[in-house]
Amino acid sequence: MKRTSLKDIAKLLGVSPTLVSMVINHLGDEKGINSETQKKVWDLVKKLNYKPNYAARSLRLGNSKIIGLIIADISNIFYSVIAKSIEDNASENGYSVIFMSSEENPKKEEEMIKVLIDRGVDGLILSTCFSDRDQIRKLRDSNIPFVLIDRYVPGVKASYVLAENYQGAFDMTRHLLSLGYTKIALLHVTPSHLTTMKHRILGYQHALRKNGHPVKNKLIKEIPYDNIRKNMETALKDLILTEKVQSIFFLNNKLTIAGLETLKRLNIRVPQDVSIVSFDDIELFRFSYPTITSVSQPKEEIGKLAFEILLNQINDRNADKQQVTLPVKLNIRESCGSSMLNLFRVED
Amino acid sequence: MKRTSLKDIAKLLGVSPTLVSMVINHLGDEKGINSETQKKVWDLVKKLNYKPNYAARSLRLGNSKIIGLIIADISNIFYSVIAKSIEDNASENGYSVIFMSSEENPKKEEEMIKVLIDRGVDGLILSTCFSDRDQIRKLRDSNIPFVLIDRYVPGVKASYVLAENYQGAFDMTRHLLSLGYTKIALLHVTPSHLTTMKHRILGYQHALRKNGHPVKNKLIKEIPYDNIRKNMETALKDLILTEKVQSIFFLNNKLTIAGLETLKRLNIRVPQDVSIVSFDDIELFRFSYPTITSVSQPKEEIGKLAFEILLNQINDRNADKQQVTLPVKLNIRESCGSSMLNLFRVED
DNA sequence: CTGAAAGCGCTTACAG
DNA sequence: CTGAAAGCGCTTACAG
Repeated sequence: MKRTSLKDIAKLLGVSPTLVSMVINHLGDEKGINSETQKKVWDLVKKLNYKPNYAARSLRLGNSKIIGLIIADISNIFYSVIAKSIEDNASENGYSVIFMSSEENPKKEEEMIKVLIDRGVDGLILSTCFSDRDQIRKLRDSNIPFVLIDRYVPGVKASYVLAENYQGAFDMTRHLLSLGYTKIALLHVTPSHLTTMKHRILGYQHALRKNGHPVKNKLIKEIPYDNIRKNMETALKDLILTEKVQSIFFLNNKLTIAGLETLKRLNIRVPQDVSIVSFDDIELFRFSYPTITSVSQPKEEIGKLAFEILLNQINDRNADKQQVTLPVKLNIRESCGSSMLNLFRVED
Repeated sequence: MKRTSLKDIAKLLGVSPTLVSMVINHLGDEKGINSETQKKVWDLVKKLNYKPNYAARSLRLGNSKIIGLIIADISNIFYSVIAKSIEDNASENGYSVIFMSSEENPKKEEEMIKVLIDRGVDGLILSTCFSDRDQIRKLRDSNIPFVLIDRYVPGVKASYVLAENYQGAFDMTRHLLSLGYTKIALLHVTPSHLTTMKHRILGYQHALRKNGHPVKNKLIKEIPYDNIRKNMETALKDLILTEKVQSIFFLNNKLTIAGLETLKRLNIRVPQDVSIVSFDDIELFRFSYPTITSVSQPKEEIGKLAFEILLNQINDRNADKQQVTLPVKLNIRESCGSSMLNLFRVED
């Protein structure tokens, strides 16, 4: 059974496809089409449940009402919450979302951008892992509207929505210092050029220096994204057994989870033997033992704003690039050892 | 700058668009096209970075190489892991995935199906919340290939990929009985027609009966999906304080998390005051205090198989409907009180 | 071995 | 107030 087309409607009504098209696109009044005729068209459209063919419209108009979303991994709650928020907002505005997971692999990301552009998406939201300015410039020069989320590429003018990575890490480090810890280690993840990581590391370093503590590079460890588990044990043993650190600051939720797991396996108690804190708050941290002090990011807001900015750019190709940095929040829990009295309390 | 088209290539080479099209679609040899000519085409295609216009091809061919994915909520790890798996497999086969979150709302789901079909997706994977057979029949009659995941609609012949819900709940209940608990409550979520819930409830009931224990309806509570938190406290107070149950079986991960939160707030200790277990294992359950005994489902496998079956149906409209039920696994942890010695152990 | 022509289902500039 | 015609970029049946 063939889908009904514009032509079918026109033929049945004895009018031209032109007229039907105009009515359906709500140009009836503007084009001065008889309101009775308009009504007839609408009635038949409803009756036959006519829906315009997107492919045809897309071919003709040169847009697709689809946007592409490239993130590192949709199964990471950080991204899936953002994805949900983007999709909700996109839906409300008549857009659909194609998503892809780049696994922090620039080659993959490049390929995905190609596929999405070939598909004719109207815009792109991406949590890019590009380090090379040329890669993002190529994207910019392709003339497709796009908005970066979570990270950006320094030196390339582009719209983005980020969290206050520097401030969050600064505040968290200061909090640890205020608890009396001075030997504070930092674990971050590759690719090491990610601005999220860079800014969080800076926040940590500045908080130490501003409070009169030296930054020791030995206490800053880098863990490869695709091999977190294997490298965690070596890193933690070195930091805790050799360097005798008092605190460890994990720079994202994956690291923290792997860290928790490893610490348990090594029978190292948190916070008695070592206190830990995390960047990026997830539900698990409110239920784990101990609960994890962390910096939470406004994920829904990131998604919502990213879509709004993108939409704006789709509708106005000359719109100014917008850069937004959203505030983060410190959640003090048990893992930093601030107050053992709270051991069984849960915040609402 | 206009994208290069087939015609551009043809003109530059002094051949017809027909020829270029055939070469590009790898029909060169079949159509007996001079291999030198073929090479010339490919060279220019590479040089100009020509990519066929999806919209045009889609309009002409009547397919889109896009599939739709409708789940309850992409930000629930259960679905996001499945989504990741589907997208990975789809990508490998040249398909892209549009996702939408129905929030267990049949109206929304119906609307989303419409939008996706209007968009011309080639197939659909859905975790349907339809109770009405007519709704799913309408989908079937629309003639678009689709595969159900997680749940199905009884009485409608359709392809699906499920987990062994009955068996998982049966085994888990038997495990609780084997630990000496006999007053075992069950918490499930609306919509109550979901086959997942129904089968898990059945598994629980049969396990009780087979072991000589009565099924008490007072111990089976239903919590509305969109208002889990508010209803949890009433339900738990009733079960624990009034009914004095020894165990609670939560039928999905959302319920378990809300349950854990509420129990903490009420200062009810797990497993000392009440033991709990969950259907659907998530990472949080390995880190929570206590760790949560649960039934885990093969999420990646569900996604992978669902896509394979869908692809098969897209390629052969008359392919037989396939129904797959995948085995689940019991993860015994601390929350059921089986062995307090394991309190700080983590499985690998 | 290769090409001219039709057509997928729309929208829009133009004409009346 | 309404319609005929062109064209978006492909593919395919047909012709030679």
